[in-house]
Amino acid sequence: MESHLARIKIVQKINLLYEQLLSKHGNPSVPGQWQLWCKRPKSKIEKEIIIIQAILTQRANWKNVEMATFQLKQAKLLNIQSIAEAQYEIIEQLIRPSGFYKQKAKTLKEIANFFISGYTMKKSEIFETSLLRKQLLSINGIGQETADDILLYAFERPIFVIDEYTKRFVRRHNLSKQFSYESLQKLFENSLKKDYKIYQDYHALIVIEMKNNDKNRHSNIYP
DNA sequence: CACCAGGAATGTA
DNA sequence: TACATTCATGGT
Repeated sequence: MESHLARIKIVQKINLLYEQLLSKHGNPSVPGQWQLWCKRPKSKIEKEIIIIQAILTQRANWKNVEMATFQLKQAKLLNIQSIAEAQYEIIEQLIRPSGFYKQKAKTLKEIANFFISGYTMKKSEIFETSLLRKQLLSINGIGQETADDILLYAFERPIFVIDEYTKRFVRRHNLSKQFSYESLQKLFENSLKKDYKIYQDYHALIVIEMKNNDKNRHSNIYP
């Protein structure tokens, strides 16, 4: 049981940390890894690429995700329609650099079929966020983080993404004692203005910051 | 050569 | 609920 005052202080801290990260690293929508994901507004094809990359990036180094993305693009399969039509084996070989290629190929096919069979990208736009999330989660190979990546970055819904970097960020700044996905998601969503633009940039900045922290960890006491 | 990277599903206790 | 294991590649 934490006091009301303690909660207010955490809220302020989370907002302050955002400002600090922003001034330290700048806006993530400029050149760099997050250029596409944080771009606003996005075209239809850009949203499709993000959906594809959200699958590819599962437990994978981003460099390898870029390699897989590049190969899909070369094969003209970097879009939902083409993936729905392509054979598993073709996709498997193209995305191989991102690892877990058999599982990811199946997931890509499933989500591609989901978005073209009755649920076009356009129709998805009017779906209730919680309903869309449930439908994404029902697809094999899509868990909470990937579903939320898609909701936040492709469909621009105000859903905060929780990943390993975010958990370490919370631990590092002592923002919570609970680390379940739901509790951390509530922590950020209840502390910030409900604005998908802030959620997008904040999550990107956390990843940038924590990666940066990894690089020069020599006098680091954090996990 | 060992270990890790922007997870998820499944099984166990 | 909380862990352990499996899936698999390319980097360091």
